Parts: sequence; structure tokens; C-alpha cells
Amino acid sequence: MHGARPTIGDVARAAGVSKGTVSLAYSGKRPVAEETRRRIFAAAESLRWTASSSAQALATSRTSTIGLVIARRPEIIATDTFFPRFIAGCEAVLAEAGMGLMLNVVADDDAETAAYERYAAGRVDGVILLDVEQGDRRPDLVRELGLTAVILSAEAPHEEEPVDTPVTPVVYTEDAAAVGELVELLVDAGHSSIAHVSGPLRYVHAAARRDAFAAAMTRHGLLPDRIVEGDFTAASGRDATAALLDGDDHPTAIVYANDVMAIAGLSYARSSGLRIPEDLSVTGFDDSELSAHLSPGLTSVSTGADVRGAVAARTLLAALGGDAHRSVLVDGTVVVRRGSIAPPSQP
Amino acid sequence: MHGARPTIGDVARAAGVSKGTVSLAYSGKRPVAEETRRRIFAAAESLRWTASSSAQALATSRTSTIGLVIARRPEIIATDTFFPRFIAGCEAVLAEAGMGLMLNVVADDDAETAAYERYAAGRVDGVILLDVEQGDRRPDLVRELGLTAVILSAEAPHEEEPVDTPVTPVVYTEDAAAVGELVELLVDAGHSSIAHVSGPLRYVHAAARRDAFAAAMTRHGLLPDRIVEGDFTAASGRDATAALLDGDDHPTAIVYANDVMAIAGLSYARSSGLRIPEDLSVTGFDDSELSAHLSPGLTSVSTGADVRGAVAARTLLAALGGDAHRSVLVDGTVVVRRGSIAPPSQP
DNA sequence: CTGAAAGCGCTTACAG
DNA sequence: CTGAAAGCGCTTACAG
Repeated sequence: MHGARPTIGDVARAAGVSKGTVSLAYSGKRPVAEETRRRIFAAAESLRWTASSSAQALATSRTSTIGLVIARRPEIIATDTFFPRFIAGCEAVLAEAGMGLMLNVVADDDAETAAYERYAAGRVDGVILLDVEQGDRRPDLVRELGLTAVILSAEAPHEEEPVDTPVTPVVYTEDAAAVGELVELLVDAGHSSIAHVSGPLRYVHAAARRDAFAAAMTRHGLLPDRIVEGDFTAASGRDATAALLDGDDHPTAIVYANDVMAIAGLSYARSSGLRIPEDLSVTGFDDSELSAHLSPGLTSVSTGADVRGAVAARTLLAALGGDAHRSVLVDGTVVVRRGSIAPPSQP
Repeated sequence: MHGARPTIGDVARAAGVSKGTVSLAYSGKRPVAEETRRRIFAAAESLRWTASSSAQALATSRTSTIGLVIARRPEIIATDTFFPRFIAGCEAVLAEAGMGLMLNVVADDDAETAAYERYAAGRVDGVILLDVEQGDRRPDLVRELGLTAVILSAEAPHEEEPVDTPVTPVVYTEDAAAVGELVELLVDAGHSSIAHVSGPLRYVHAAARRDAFAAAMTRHGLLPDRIVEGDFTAASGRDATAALLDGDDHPTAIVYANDVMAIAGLSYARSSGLRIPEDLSVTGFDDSELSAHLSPGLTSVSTGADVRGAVAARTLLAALGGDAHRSVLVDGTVVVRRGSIAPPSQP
């Protein structure tokens, strides 16, 4: 039973055809007589045969799996609900295409490089690049390694590069508009002292949101002078909030770069005597399930993490199939208004 | 550059030896003269050669990757911080052993079966089984498929099975003691009306915690008659809490089966006028980063998700290497006391 | 300590 | 429409 796995040869013999014909019947790359095909499928079924992936991989130089390396600290991965949703979205389209997902969680740059090198040694066909930074070395690294890649971003790619450069497709959302909308919601409610707790600014998505925040403030004639850099953890959300609320001239509203920081911040503010939303309005980002079921609910931004996963996977499959898109916009970013916004209480 | 990947033949030629010797130099399965080895490594390095995993897999019938299928709905995966931490723990030991992790998120039983079948077609060497249910079909399924497996559980395995049955190692924590401790903490604080919001009871870990809750209550002479089944989402935590607080004779403390339900429940209770912890004490489970940075913090149980991942991976590697443990206890479950417990306010 | 050769289980030109 | 055979890039008895 173990180790007695049937091979394509067994099926061929049972069906009275050659191995090549069995292969063709399954791949459909060339026509096979209807009746022959039937015999082959029957034989395969009764033997419970499935093609060996390693043999296929060796013969075709295709592994039918894609790779994803996550380079964040475990507590951040656990805290941020983006990853699991993104992965679930990927899976949905990969499974349909019969592809697998190889996952690597790495602690540092060396481990990350090692992971990509193992990928390139015939473990995966392509990769999705997450958490891209300014001047990120990974696009070049994976290109050198011969891996097809797709980049996930939170803003449209710059069009500076020469046209003839082999381009890595960028799958992006436009977070800026949503951040602008958040600020507008707050301004409309009467706030003028609005702070921002950002994500780690080395990430382009965090920087993009920060820039969008600053731009929106300026647009409304307000000074974007209260920006604290967080790292997406609850701990940083709490600490940033403590810093912002310290002193008497504290902001009346805070725009957080993710839900977890917002929830921790909100909890801190409440414990220090402020009422939410009467004394402090807050907004999150990424629309976690928890934020929707808090009382009052947390106003947040749904960025369609699962859809982004699906689109990224689809784009990568397309690139592997030879048609590389330069960029594709995932158009599902929408502000979800809940009870965490109110007019400021002080006159 | 692409597709021009060097092969072991190239290295052999460059080093002036046979392919077999190159192979042996790397595997260390037989001694190779020091000076020969040096030449081989130098050649490999300058050619930037790494062995092709598909070729290795075909030749050895080993894929060097293990599989993990997660059969929960995406919003639950996203909400529960267990998975990412568990995976990070696995990764740490897998990476060290040069192994990969293949991940599959499936929506239903058919997709799950399909995933294991693909695994068995030479994609992975072994699997870790999560969220085991009563009479779970997966242990048999994977055994039939010839996959080595390890089961993650929240209680010691029953010793009923005949000794000669090929056994699937069980890696487990003893959640019961922690739940007992939680109840004791509450009873010591003066509570006698304590409720429990469980996870989906088809899971043995959820049932185990529920049973432990009931046993602890009974031990203290209390009636475990307020148990509501949740599903680990914030939505279910809120709804279960609403149900429990409905009416005038509501419990003064609630033991939740995970942190997210506790946080949503706590938020609901607060919004309906109760003070936490003065009017309602609450406890969570799994010790998420958020629960530690709430104000007041949420008393929870640290189950060492990452350690469990590491031990599960290590146990699986051992089983693949031929030495199967019957069961291994992960001994890191500890109650983390924070500010969410206080004596009941009513006399 | 090393080499030559068979074999792992597929796919794919090449003939027919 | 089908078969025979080479080849994908490794590993591993078998000789020496």
C-alpha cells in the first residue's frame, strides 16, 4: 500500500497502450481516440493512479506551485489579519488551476534570500512579493534567479522605467483615495486636530497611506503635524496613542493604519478617561472581522485582502502563461463607516 | 540567464569528477577526499549551482516538503491568531531542516480530500492535521494515501487502540488544567455565576475546553449550566454575550474559548452599560498580542502556538525519519493574568 | 576514495 | 491517432 504507488507504465499496460498515449489522454495536448481515452481513464481509476508531481516537474520544468515569503515578525503576522485573508484569496484561484502554494516565514534578510534561492532550485514557478519597500532588492533578486514575480502594492506603479525593461507586474489598490475619504469624514464631523498612526514607513504601502493622510489634511487647510510611526502591533498602537494623548492639546481624532492599532489605541484612550467616540474619534484600516463587531463598531477601510490575493494569483498565473500585465488595479477599496466617529465634544 | 540553470553534470565537468561524486560530496553519504570536495564546492559556487529539487524528489521519492491544510472559513482564519503563529513555529524548524511548507486553505470536504490527494501524488512527504474532530476521517484518509502524519490535539490521546496499529503521533497541550485555573481564579475572586462561550464543539479541542470548564465548575460545587457555543469569530462572541447578558440573572463572569470572542463580548457588555471588570469579569484563550495591550488587559491562556508548531514539525520530521513517537506533550500552557478579573460588584 | 551506468516517472519530438 | 525512445537532473547500488 505504501510505496506501491502505480506509475504511468502500470496504467499504460492495463489499458493496452503506450505511456505516451496515457500522458496525452490526460494533458489533451494531442487528440486521443475517444474509446482509447475511455479505456485509459478506466484503468487509471481502478489503479487509483495520479501522475507523480516530481516526475512531471522534472520533465516539464514546471512545478505547479508558487511561493510566498513573509518577512515579518511572528507577532505582527498574527496580529495583522491581512495575511490569512490574502492567502485564502490566493488559494481559491490556485486550487482551481491545480497549483500549490509554498509558504515561508522568515526572520531576517539572509533567511529571505535563502528562501528565494530554494524556490529557484525548482521548487516554485513564481512568487508574489509582499510588503515592498523603497528600493526593494527582491524584484532584482528574483529576476536574477529566474523566478516570475508579481508585486503587491498600495499605489499605482511609477511609469519611469524604460519600456524595454522586463517588467514585473504590479497588482495594486489605491489606498490614497480611502485615506482621503476618512479625513474628509472627520473634517465634516467638525474635527481639525487629527493625528495619524502609521505603519512602518519603510514599506511603500505605509508610506503611501501616510502621504495620503498628509495630502488630505493639507487639502483641508490643516497641518499634518501629528504623525507617529507604529509597526502594526497592538503594543505600538497603544504607545503611539499614549504619546498623542499626552499633554492637554491632544487631537480629537486619530487615523490608524490598521485595525489592531486602532483597537488598542481606543482601549487605551477609554481607560484614560476619554469616551469613544464623543471625546475621541478613531478610524482603522483593513476592516478586520473584529472591528465590525465591536460596540461601537470601528470605522475602517475594506481593502479586499482576499480579492487582492485572488487577483495577484491570477496575474501571476497569467505571467507564467506568457502574458505579463504591466499593472492591474484591484478596485475594491471602500470606507466602511461605523460608530467610532462623532463630532468633537469640546467647543 | 533564465533556463540556463547549471546541472550537476556541469559541476562534475568543471571539477573533473563524476556526477556521483558531486552528489556524494553534498550529501555526505560516503566520504569524499578533502581536496576533491574542495574542488567540487568551488566549481558549484562559481557556477552558482544548487541541486534541482524536482530531480532530487524523483530520485529519492522525497519531496522535502510537508503539507498543511486549513479547513476553516477565511474570516475565521483571519480572526483567530493561532494559525499564523503556529505556522511561524513550523517554519522555524522546517527551514533549519531545509524543508518547505505547502499550505492549502480549503472551503469544503471535497476540496480537502482533493488537497490530500494532490499531496499524496508526490507533493509532500507528510502532513500535520489540525482541528481534529470526533471520529475524524482524515487520519485514515492520509494513511491510505501513504502520507506520514502528525495530529495536533488539546488533550492526551486515548490509549484504547491496539498496540500493533500503525500509530499517528499526537502532539498535544493540556488545556484542561488551564481552564480549571481560570475558573479557580474567578471563584477565588468571589464569582459563582460563571458562563462559558465555547468554540465549535465538533472540534475536539473546543469540546475538551468545554468539558474542562464543566468539570472545574462541578469541582467547585457550581452548576455549569450556562454554556453557549460560538465559532471563534467576533460576531459569535458578541452574539453569545448578548444572549448571556439578556435577562436580569446574568452571569458575573464569562470564560471565552478564544481572545477574539472575548474582546467582542467585552466590548458588547461595556456598550450595554456594564463596567469591565467591575460588573463583568472576562477571560480569553490563546493570548493574542492584542489581548495583552488592551486596557485593562485581557486575562488569557498562552498555549504557545509557535512552540506547538515547532514541536509538531519536529515530530513529523522524526516520524519521516523513522522514529514515530506515540504522543508528545507540549508543556507551555500557562494562564496569563491581566486586569479583566475583579470581584463581582453585587453583594 | 571514485567512476560508469541504471533508474526514478513523467513528457515530447520523431516516425509511422 | 499511436508507439518507441530519448531526455529531464538527480541518486545509488555495483565495480574497482
